[in-house]
Amino acid sequence: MAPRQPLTRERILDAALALASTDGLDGLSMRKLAKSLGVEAMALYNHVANKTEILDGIADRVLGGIDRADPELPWAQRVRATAVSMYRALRHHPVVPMALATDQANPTSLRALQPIDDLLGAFYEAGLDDDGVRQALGAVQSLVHGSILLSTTGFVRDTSRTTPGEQLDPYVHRLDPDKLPHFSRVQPVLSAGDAESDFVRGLDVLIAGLPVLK
Amino acid sequence: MAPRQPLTRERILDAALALASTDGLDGLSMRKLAKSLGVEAMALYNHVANKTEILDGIADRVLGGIDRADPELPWAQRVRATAVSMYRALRHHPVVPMALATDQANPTSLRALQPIDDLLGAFYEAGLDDDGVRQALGAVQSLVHGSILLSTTGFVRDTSRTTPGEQLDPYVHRLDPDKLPHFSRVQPVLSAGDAESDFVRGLDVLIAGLPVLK
DNA sequence: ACCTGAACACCGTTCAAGT
DNA sequence: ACCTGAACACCGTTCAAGT
Repeated sequence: MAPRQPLTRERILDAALALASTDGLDGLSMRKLAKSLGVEAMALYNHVANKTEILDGIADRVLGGIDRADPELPWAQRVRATAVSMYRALRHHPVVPMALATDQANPTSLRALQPIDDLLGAFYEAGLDDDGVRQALGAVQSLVHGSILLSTTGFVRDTSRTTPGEQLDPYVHRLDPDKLPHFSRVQPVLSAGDAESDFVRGLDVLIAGLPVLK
Repeated sequence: MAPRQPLTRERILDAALALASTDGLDGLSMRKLAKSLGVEAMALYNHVANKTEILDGIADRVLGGIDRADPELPWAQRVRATAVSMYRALRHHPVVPMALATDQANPTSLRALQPIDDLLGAFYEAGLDDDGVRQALGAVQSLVHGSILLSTTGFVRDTSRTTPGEQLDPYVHRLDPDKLPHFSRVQPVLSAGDAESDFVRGLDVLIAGLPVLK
């Protein structure tokens, strides 16, 4: 809140990530962002061209913060480690996959594309051709982003997001067991699992089958 | 544009889907929606409580329009057919996965949950326990939604969305082949594939491995 | 060089008023 | 019962004005 330090692009991105983590993508407005920095909204435009540049900036930063896997690992373990690192980084800042999914961000920096390049290298090493590599990348990326994006929509609730006392899956309370018998059956354990380990289970299934794309 | 017919909830949802498909999720505003119906924005509130109800309504409708698989099929083919139908329905109305991913919609109707129930039934039939079923659902749903959401973000461009003359992957033009060697290599074929068949390839890999979750 | 105030063209939504 | 106009509290962004 304090306007102590001089305004910089980096401080703006810091504040944007902080604001988004508390108020969500919708709550990330230029006006509220400026207020959190102790400044008027228009001051931001001296450091960024527009809101898109802010969203690109936080996406670049979060994607750039993904841990790189040990290049000595065999390709399957490298895919696994990279995908898990992607999952964790994006999980911590779901505003980034949300902005990507809604075309509000489009990061292009080298560091943002680095994890993708690492995945691609592992797929080539697995012996896939260009088409197989493209398919493998799409599948792994879809699983990573999809797991994070859907974990916020109720079907699989993430306990790390659940405030104490909040009831899980409020809208699936009264299912008609005749109409949705399997949903009714699985409902008690829908919220029971750990989102990350569920993701990893699916990821391992996918990785094990990737050589089929050869 | 014509105010001929009486305003109804169904006509509002029709117009909302049409507006979203031309103007995107961002372009779907109460004011523009009303204008497309030849009415003032405030008239909408006689038929829906708020914008969220409209987003839930179109999500319900699109999810409810997913073709159900032949229940006589073996479980793997049933999963495949259901997931492909989900993909196609959502692909035609990407505003729905976008609204779901950003927590702007939360459909709860029986018809919206029916495809999920069908998937769950197939997973149980495959011999998975409750945890395995939850993991399988998360993986398949993530792959479906992720494939659609990421296909709009540039890494895999969907040719059905590309207007003639538009250049593909504009931001990946000048990659440094030293820094991103594999990205540079795959780039020429990144846009070459068909998004749906790429999705199905990944889906088949995943389905083939699902029994491992037992 | 950096920040602000006022303004413009938008939002979702409420409410009193019209028919 | 259904629709409208005006209003409120917001948006992103531009631009002239301040320091």
